[in-house]
Amino acid sequence: MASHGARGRSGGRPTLEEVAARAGVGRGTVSRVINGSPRVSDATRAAVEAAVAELGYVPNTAARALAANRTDAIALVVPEPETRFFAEPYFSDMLKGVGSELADTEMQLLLIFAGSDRERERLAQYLAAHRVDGVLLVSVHADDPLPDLLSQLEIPAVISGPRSAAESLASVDSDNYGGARSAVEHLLARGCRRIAHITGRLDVYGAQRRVDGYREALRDAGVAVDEDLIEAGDFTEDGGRRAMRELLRRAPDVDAVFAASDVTAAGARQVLREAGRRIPEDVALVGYDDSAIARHMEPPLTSVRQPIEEMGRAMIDLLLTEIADRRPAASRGLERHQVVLATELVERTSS
Amino acid sequence: MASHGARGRSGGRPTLEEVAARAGVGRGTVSRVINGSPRVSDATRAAVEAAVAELGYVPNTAARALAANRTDAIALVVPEPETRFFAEPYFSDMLKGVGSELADTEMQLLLIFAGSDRERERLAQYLAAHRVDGVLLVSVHADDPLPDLLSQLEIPAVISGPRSAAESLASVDSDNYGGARSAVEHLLARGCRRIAHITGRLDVYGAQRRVDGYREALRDAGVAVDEDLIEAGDFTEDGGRRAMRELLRRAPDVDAVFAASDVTAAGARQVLREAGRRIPEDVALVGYDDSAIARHMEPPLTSVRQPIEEMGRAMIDLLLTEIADRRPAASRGLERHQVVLATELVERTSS
DNA sequence: ATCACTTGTGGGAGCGCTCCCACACTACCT
DNA sequence: AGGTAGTGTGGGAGCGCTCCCACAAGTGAT
Repeated sequence: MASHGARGRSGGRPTLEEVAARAGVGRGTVSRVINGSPRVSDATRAAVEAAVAELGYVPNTAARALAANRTDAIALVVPEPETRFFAEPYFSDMLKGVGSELADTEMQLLLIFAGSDRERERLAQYLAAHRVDGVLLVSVHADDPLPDLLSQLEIPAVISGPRSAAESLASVDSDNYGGARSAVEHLLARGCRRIAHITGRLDVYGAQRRVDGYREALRDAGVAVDEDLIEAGDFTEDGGRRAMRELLRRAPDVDAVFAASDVTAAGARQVLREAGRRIPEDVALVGYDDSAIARHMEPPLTSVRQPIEEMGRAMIDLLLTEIADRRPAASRGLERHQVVLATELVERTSS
Repeated sequence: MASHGARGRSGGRPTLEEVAARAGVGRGTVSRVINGSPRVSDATRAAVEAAVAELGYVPNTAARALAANRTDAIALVVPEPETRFFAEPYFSDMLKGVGSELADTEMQLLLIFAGSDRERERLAQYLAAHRVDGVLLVSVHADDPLPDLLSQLEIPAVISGPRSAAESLASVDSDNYGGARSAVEHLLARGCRRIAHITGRLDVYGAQRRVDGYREALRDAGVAVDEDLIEAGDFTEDGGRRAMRELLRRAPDVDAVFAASDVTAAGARQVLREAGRRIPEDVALVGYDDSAIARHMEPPLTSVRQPIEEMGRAMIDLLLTEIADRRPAASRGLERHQVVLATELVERTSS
C-alpha cells in the first residue's frame, strides 16, 4: 500500500530508504556511505552520494540517536550564579573557542544552567538519562559534587580549572602559577619590593596556584615573603576594596599590588585613590584576566591574559577524544589529559 | 529469548514498557500520564506516577522526538563575528534571562554560531531538517536572509531587535526611542543645549530609533536640531573616537554628547580628554547599555540601561507560545507579538 | 431493553535510523 | 577440485516512544 508512503511524502524530507531506492542500493549501504564506512566500493559510494545530493538528504538526528544510542551533542554546564563565569571576557571568549572548534563537527552544543537546586536536580536527571555524549564543566568549586557524578556515570567530561593537583577528570587550565610569577617578576623588575597580593577565592585551585606563583617569584628573587602582604579576596570588586583597606592598615609601605582579578584590582584602585596613593608612582597595580575593565581603567591596568578562547578549543579537543574512546579518562590511568596553556602579561601604565 | 531483554537490562535505564508493567497498565496509559493527558483516571495516574518514581524513569528524548516529530529544543542563533552581541553585558544577561525562563520547561537550549559562511550553511541545513522547534534570533542586520528563511520554513522564531518598524517576525526590543529621549532630556535638564549624538550602526533599526528619540526630544524642548551635531558611529570604541574628533572639528561648542553605546562613549571620552575638555564640566557624556565599562569609567558614565535579562525571558515566552500554536506568528496577521520593554537612565557623574 | 454517547484503557503500527547476520562473489591457498 | 578467507551488499530486527483505532464499561435518553 501507498498509505505509509503518503505520510512520508507530504512535506516530509527524504529518508534513508528513499535515497537507497534512488541510488538502486540497499538501506545498509546508504548508511555505510553516510557514516563513512570503508567497506563500500567506489562506484557504489559515488552513486549514493549523487542520490543524497539530488534529494537533499539530511539524516534524521532523532532516529540516529535512538538506533545508535548516542546523541551527537555535548553540554556546556554553566554554574549560573557564579557571576565570575558570566563576567567578561571569560564566558564569551570561551564560547567563541568552543564554537569555532565545534564548527568542524556534527556535534551540537547544549547550554545547561546549573544554578538553583532545581536546575541541578534536572541536570542530574539529564545526565543520568545520557542525553549528551559529553560534558564541559567550567569554574567548579572544590566541593562541587558534579565532577564525581560525571565520572560515576562514566560520562566523558572535561573540566576547566582542575579542582586540585590530583584532578581525576581531564582538564584544561591556564598556567596560573606562571601567570602570577610573570606579574610579580614584572613588578620586581620595576623596582618594587613591598609587593602585596590580593588573592582570589582560595577554594578555587587556580587562586591557590596564583599565590604559589607569587610566593616563589619573590623567594627566587631573594625577597622575603611577608605574610602581612597577602590578603584573601574573592575575585570581586568589593573584596578588592576590603582587602586593600586591610593591606594599607597592616603594611602602609606597600609599593605594589598584584590582584587575582581585574575587578579586584578595580576595587583596590579605588581605595588607593581615596588614600591619596598615586598609581603607578606610589603603588604599582597589576590585575588578572585582561578584561575590558583593564583596558578602560584609569590608568589602564597591566594584567595577565589567559588564552581563554584557546582553552575552549582545547576542552573540545579533549572531550571529543574521550567521546571517541567512549570512556572517561579517569579509567585510563595517568595519560596526558591535563592541558595547561601559557598566559601573557599585558603591560599598561598602572605599573 | 532473553537476548533483547539482556540488552535492555544491563545498565540500561527503564523504558515506558517497564513502567507500564510495574504499574500494571498498558503503554498508552503511561504515555498519557507522562504527557499530562486529562484522559486518565486519578487512580491509574497515581499508580503510574508511583512506578515512575520507583524506577526513576526518564523518557528517552530521541525516541520521543522520532515518534512525535518534535525536538523539545530551541536554538539561540548567535551571529558570532558580531562582537557587539558578545560584548558585556548583552550576551550573558540575555542568556541569564533565557536560562531562567527555560528552567520551568522541558525545552533544552542549543547554541548555534552563524558566523562564517560555512556555519550559516550548516545552520540552514539544520533548520531545513527541523532539528529544533523554534529559534531565537539576536542582533540581526536589516539585510540578513535568516529571518525570511525562518518564516519560509514556518519555523517559530522570535527576533530581538526588529529589523524595521514592519518586522513580520515576533520580536522583543527595548524602547530605543524612549531610552534616547530620556538621555537627551536628562542632558537638557542639566542645561546643555549643544547636545551631539554619536549614532550606532544605522543599518540596525534600534540605532535609527535612538536617533529619532534624540531628534524629537530636542524638538519637543524647542531646541533646533543641528545636523552638524549628529555623527554616525558603529557601536565601537574606535568609531566613537573617530566620530568625536569629527564633532569637535565641526562643532567646537558642543557641550554634551549622547553616544549610542558605552564603548562608543569610552572612545569619545578619550578624544575629549586629549582635547582638554573636562567631563562633565565642559562636556557632559551619556552612554547606552550600562555595561561594566560605564561603572568603571573615569568619571563613571551615565548610561541608559536596557532590561536585557527580561528581554531574554520575554523572547522565550513569545517563542513557547508560538511553538504551542504550531505556526509562526507571521501567518497569524497582526496580533500583538511585538514586545517593547522600558529602559532606565542610570545617572552617574559624567553628566 | 435498545441505542448512542462518553470515558478510560490496551496495544498494533509505525517514526527513520543502525547493527549485524546472511549471502553472494572473488581471490588465493593446498 | 575443494577449501578458506576476505569483500561488498541486502535487509531483518529493533531502538523507545507516540498516535490512533478498537474496545470495555458506564451513563443517560428513548
